[in-house]
Amino acid sequence: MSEQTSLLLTSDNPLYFFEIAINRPLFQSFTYAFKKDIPMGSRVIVTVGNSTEVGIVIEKHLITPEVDFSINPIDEVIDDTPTVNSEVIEIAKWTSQYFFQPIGELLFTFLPNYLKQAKPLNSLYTEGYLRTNHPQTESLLKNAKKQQEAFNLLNENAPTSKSTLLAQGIKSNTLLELCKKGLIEKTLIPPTPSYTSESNAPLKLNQEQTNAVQAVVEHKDQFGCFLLEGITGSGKTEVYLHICKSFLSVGQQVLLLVPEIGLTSQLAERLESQLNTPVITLHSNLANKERASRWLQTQQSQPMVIIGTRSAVACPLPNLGCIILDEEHDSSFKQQEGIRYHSRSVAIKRAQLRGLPVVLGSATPSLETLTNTYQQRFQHLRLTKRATGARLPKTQIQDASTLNPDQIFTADTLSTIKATLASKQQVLVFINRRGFAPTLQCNQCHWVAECEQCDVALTLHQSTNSMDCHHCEAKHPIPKRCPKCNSPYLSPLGYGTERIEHELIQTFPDFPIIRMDRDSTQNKGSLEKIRNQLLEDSPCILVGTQMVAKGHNFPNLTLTVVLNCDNGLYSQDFRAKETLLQNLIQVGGRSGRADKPGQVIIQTSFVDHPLLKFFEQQDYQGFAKEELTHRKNIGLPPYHHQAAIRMQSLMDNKAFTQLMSLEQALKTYKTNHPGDNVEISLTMPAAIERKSNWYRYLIMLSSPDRKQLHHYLNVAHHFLIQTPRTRKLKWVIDVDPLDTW
DNA sequence: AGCACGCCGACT
DNA sequence: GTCGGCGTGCTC
Repeated sequence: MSEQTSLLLTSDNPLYFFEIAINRPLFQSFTYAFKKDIPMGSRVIVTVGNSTEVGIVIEKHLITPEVDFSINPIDEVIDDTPTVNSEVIEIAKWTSQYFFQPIGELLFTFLPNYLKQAKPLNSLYTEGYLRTNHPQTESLLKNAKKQQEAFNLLNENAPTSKSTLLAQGIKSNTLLELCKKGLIEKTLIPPTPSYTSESNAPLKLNQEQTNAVQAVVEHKDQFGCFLLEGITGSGKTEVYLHICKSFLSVGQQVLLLVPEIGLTSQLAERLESQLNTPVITLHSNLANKERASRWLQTQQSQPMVIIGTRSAVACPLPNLGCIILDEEHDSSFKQQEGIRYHSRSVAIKRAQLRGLPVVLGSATPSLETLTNTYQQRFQHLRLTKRATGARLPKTQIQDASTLNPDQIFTADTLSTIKATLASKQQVLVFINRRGFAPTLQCNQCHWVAECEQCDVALTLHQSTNSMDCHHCEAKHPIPKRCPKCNSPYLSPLGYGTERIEHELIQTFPDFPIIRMDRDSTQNKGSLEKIRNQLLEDSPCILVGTQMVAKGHNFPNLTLTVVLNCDNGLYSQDFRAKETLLQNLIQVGGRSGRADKPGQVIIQTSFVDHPLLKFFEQQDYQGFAKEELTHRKNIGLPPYHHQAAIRMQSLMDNKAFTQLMSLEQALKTYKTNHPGDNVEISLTMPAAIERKSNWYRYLIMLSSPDRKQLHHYLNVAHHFLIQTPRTRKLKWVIDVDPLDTW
């Protein structure tokens, strides 16, 4: 609609007017003028105040805008081709409005860092490429045999550099003529390397998998949401593969979104070797230029598969046919800091706007997604059979309430670990806490080492010999004596990965103990090293946090011991149980692949907790039904939609006072609209009230009616815009919040 | 977010 | 007298 030219004014000096989005926390775009038309999505340089900024054309004016300010000109158009297409702009606008995030900042989070700078795209490449850009040639090239030949050659190939064409006997003049006729053009986008693959053997699918693939493929060019629920080992990846294959075969592109795991390469290799198509992976480990260059390749319309994390949801892909979101329950699809948006919502919206199918895959779907299937908004595709033939893990709950403080494992657990190692198999000890011990306490006066800038205890780290705050960057030396009573008797309280590792070395000196957490995998390649060690299949014990559960696959790992999951059972966060069960099932799925049955032991002080019963029976659906009933009864998501208004200040009362007046304003508004069904909470402190010396508070809004909720958020937003963010006060609206802050 | 403007304290 | 502290407000 807005692709139309915005020719304005009269005669000799036509001017064109545009809305430009810039990378600043502003909720509007700015109006600028230019002497020539500029395509939507182009990068430009504009003067804002006293500085120049990179901006993106997000709208064209069809008539001269009537404004009460003078419109400045655009300084420069950076590239000769647009960076994003209209679809990306539309998605960015929707996301900006739905999540109450500034349009410019939001659009820029979708771009690779390299493109946020004012450097023109051609600085990425030393040489341009030529490609065809016109579908019909017959009439135009009837009498130009050489040109037709050159055109055909280019038409059959990806963008080709001039030197390659000259080497193939094409004359420079011929190309020049074709350019003049507008049949071919120069592009800065390099050709996607095409992979040759001999292993194109068709994959065998079982009936359930076939049905799933078919359901999605039948939805080609129509909007539809699918939940692909498949237990571990049921072959979700094979289904993805076949879906990709099908869309690729009709010349379309597939976007495959994955959580933030460093192991997308396995998936990419698998896709690459089985589909004869370029697979482009976009993740944060790539160097700036490399990432930008790969991202630019997604502007091409040839069939390809893009594997990417969160922000890849908005890469251009002119020929997109299907979106797949793997591990859809994973919270890393929601950006929790800075610009807050949820990739799943964006993916669904994009599919809706374009009319395509979107597939959400998980063994343990989020309760939001499950509810959508119950309410028939999503189609539920189930994979209930383990394609690999492996059995479900044996589960066992061990009572840890009778253990001494210095005992980690129950006698039963210990003997099971011993037996597993003796039969030359591997053991995983899962504890979701890094460091040596979560606290250091004085035996005499019970003083606890706390962070000076946050309301949390410091974690003791043995490897760095320091006490670290896990909420800010603070590191402190370990005191020799209690700073309060001068007692020399300070002891570590509780367990983290380091301490478990330490204890296991004493108990099992003959076996390698491998620790895998954020600290032990900081160096590049260390994760790969750990993986390779595990893949050697010799007996060992892996001690790890959350990160072991994600995407790793160790065939000889047959026993998993889960420690310290009790806080998930009785947490303030209403989603803690859901997340815990998802983690437990995912960790359990790590053990017992292939022909070896797996075993999972959970040590807990609450052996009768109902959640553990659901785990024992591997009954996620049963848990979901019960939990959903509970959530419905007390008005929690997914039945009520939530939004948090968060405010923080460096002075302890500023944010609180300001939020209180917003709370008042909202409640007054509600009193004047008695029919509204929106709940407004009191102004309350965040779960951790002080972090890095910022005092943090929030108001929670909730409503069964999303429209009404958004209406109230608009009211709140108007209020907030008038209270400017200063260096000492920050605020943000968090739609569909996932954390307690 | 940047950046300028503007209004109060300690200094060559 | 003025240099600079940061509180406030604006950016087409």
